[in-house]
Amino acid sequence: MPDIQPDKAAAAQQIRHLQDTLYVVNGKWKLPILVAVHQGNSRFRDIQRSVQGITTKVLSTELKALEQNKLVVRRVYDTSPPTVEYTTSSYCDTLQTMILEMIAWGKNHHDRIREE
Amino acid sequence: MPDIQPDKAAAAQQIRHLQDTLYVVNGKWKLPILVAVHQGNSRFRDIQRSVQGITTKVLSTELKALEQNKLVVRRVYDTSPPTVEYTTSSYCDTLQTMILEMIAWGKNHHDRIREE
DNA sequence: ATATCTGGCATCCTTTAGGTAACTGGCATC
DNA sequence: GATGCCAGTTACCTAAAGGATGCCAGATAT
Repeated sequence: MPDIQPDKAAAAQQIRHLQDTLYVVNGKWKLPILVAVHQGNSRFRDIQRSVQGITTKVLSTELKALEQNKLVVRRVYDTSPPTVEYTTSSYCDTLQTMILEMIAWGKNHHDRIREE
Repeated sequence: MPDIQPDKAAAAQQIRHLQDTLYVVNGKWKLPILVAVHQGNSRFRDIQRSVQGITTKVLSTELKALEQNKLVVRRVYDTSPPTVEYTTSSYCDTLQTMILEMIAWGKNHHDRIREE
């Protein structure tokens, strides 16, 4: 009779890993922003226009959080007025398949709801 | 000069699909609960024990939302006291690959953070 | 000259998510 | 006969997320 049940421990681990992911990409906006930037919208206002309904305040806050988590890179160019560019990091690419799955499921779900 | 730029429209669609998904599985708890139930925890208290830190109130609320979105099924058996069982629906299975990707990324991310 | 663009920041406010604690009512256990 | 288990509910409260509005300063476009 082992003290540790390996399957239970593994199950608990899975949930913890999932929660780690959710901790990084929580909220309504972070993933949509990531996608918008990845699509090539590098300027603050372009991102705002791509992510419908987001305010500058929220966008600003979220971009900072994403930068801290090394998912986006912010570059400021010494023009006048300064040009600011956001790009996704190479680390952000590791989220690709996950995000694509989320997009695919959303499409599927939307179609399913429409049928009812 | 076409009025509609198909790539732009497609890009906007992707973001909308992603937001549809987020709308269904928002918050800290829904996905962890789904995983716990999928792992075979069918009883209310078992689920609560599996999803560390969740309160009965939150679990109760989230289960109702998941039931409404047809991701979990709630069955009551006419015993005394009544037995209640939660299971994931077949529709919930369509989330599988997405969730597995999220778990995988969380594990990878966790390892990466630890290395720093 | 006036309007509009840029990348935000500051302030105020509302909404929602989530947490705390207490309680229920039958049944089984000590 | 007191305690504990089950599956929750209720009321109350806090913290965080998110939204509304106004503003800045330098530049470009009309």
